[in-house]
Amino acid sequence: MFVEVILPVPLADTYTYSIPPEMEKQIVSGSMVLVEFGKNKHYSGIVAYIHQIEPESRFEIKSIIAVESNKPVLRRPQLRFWEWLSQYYLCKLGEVYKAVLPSGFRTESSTNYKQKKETFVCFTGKYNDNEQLHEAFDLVKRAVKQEQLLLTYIECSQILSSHGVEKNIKEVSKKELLSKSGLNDAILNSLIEKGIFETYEKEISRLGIYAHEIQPLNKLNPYQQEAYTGIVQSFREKDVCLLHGVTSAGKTEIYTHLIAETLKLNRQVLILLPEIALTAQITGRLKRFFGDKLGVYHSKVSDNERVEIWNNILNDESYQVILGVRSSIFLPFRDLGLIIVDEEHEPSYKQQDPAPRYHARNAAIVLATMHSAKIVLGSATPSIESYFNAQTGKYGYVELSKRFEDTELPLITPVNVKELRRKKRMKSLFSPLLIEKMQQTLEKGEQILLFQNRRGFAPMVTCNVCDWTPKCRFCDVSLTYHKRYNQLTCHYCGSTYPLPNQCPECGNKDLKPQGFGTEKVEEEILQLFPETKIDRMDADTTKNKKSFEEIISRFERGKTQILIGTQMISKGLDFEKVSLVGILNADSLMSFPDFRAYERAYQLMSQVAGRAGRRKKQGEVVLQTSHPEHPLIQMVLDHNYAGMYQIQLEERQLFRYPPFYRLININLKHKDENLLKNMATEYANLLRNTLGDRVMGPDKPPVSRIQSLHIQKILLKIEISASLNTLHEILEDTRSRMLSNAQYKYAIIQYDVDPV
DNA sequence: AGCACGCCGACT
DNA sequence: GTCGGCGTGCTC
Repeated sequence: MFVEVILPVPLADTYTYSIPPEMEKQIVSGSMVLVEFGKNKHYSGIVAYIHQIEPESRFEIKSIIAVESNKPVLRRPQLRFWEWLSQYYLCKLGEVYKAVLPSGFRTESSTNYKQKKETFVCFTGKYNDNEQLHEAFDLVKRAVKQEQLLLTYIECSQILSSHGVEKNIKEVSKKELLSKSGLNDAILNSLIEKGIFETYEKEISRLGIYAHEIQPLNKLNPYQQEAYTGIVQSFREKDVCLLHGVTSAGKTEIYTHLIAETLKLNRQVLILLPEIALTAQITGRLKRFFGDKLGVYHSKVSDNERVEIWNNILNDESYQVILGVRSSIFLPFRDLGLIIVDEEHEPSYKQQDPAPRYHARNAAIVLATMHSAKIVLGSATPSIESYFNAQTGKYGYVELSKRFEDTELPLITPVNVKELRRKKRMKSLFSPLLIEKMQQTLEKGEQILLFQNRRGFAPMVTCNVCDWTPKCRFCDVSLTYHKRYNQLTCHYCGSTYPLPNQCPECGNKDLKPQGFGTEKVEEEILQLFPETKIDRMDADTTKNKKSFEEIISRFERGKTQILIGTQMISKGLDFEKVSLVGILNADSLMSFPDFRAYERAYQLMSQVAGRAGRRKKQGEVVLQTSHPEHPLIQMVLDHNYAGMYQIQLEERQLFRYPPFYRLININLKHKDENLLKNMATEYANLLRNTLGDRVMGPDKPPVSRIQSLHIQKILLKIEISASLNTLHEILEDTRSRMLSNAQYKYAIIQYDVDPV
């Protein structure tokens, strides 16, 4: 008997091992097995399938060392999902395996996962009835604190109200007992020495339990009700439904009703959110309705907790609803009935590095099909792709155009900063109108959000004599200046450099920061409004786990009046008292060299603007730009999504982009720039032999060197109707032909299917 | 991708 | 003398 095993190694999809006869009965598809790979290397692998075909390979077939879990750690449909994922996104099963399983499962002999233990306190056998209890009190008569501790224990354990029936006694943890009594270890220890108490250890779950009462669902308002009915109706014919709902229209309410209906059928629900939107706010709201049925899965969940969540679902314990980020599509669901992808337009649903470079929204649609589940895509600013699918009837479409409590959409006022600068009326980053509005807002005791899509103090430093700018030693990018640490940082690889005190090229001592980031905004606000409490939220201030929640919480409680942030503040946060939003530099959003730049810019600006004005009050937005006449700006002002879509769609068709064509990027990396360039040209030509003008490039990407590796890009534009199998054969054939050239054997070749 | 093996430079 | 730098090769 042989077995195909998935290992966390990106060479082949599976590796063949033989099964020792004594293990034959224990091994099934999905089992975890320990194997040796190479000399001295041991891996936990997953059994894909068992067969009897003696492989004719150049490798010596080794045998399985041990079965680590005879109960499968995956369900069968999951393996099918992995296979689809690795085929569609052109990666190896081992890469999926690495991305999917919490590493607690993966390390040798599963020893990495540690069950959490807690110490509990109880009476020794002697003190089980009332009479003996009196004896215990006698023993502590002269020790006030010991007596107190005893009383606290009796209270916590509810031993008296349980009429001495042992199984009704509540277990009391040492932690609970000491904190409730306000006493310390020493006192407990004396009671243990007197033989009254004893302690024992117990394995406990890391997954907290929900201690509050479950609330009934909120009633839907008429618009929400209409949208809800619309979704249910569209599900009769179609599996996917796009819910296009303006910001703060109460999409979450609609979701909760759909979830509840699915749970009634004993089917599971997956709610996907972009990482940053997964705040305590949303978690808390859903916990209120679903309590212990709700599990939460995001990047800040520890690895041990991941294992527990995984097992909880695998063993059909409590979780029926999972609220999670993109990787939660891989959890071992038994029977999904509904998947909700909220903020479906968010680019963070696409995994960039490492492989598998999958798109969680698109993969979720495939997953839903495998489970015969329905799927809702929700957004105030849908992706062009999803809106197209809705327009062409592939997806159902439901619009929710009224905001909660009929609040009007925010009033957006454009400010021409180019003209103001010419007239010398700009106070550095702020237009007079923005300053005036900010003043008024603060006087009314309301809050302000300022949006600047760049962190740091200045994007770069330039010598004003010779134009020299500092660059990263490993990556081909200008460094960003951070004033707080007085240093330069590379935002690609994270390396830092001291700020040179003179220009290394010409010796000039005047190195000027150019442009501006969030840190600069913060500094200027402090000067303009010295009395005001402000906070800044970007990748720099939210590095440690807690700070993100803390900044949000301070702002929610009104401890801060102004919050400055990057796009982090645009997603899924509801703040009651924000009445003014400032977009400091709209132009920087529109100037990305990317076919999605305008779509993104529209989405970002609408989303940030949507943070202004809640609860019956129209909010205000000041939009600073050098091109107020630009059609895209006009569409943002008019909340004209459909107009933006129409123009973008025409461009996409004209220039062969999605949704009309499927894009695949082939990234080539090598240390030697010239060799790489030759290779890329050869590679593209070879592809052109079969794929013709579907092959674009090779090109040097905007950032053409990362961590000492040069990069060249080949872009493929493939008709949506083309056969993927044929394409993949062509790609793999070309790849192996290129790699067989000894010159190129150290090149890295990566595929990125449907890049964002 | 990892990891071991092997061949050269700067140190206790 | 040897510690450790990273180029090269191998993995069912």
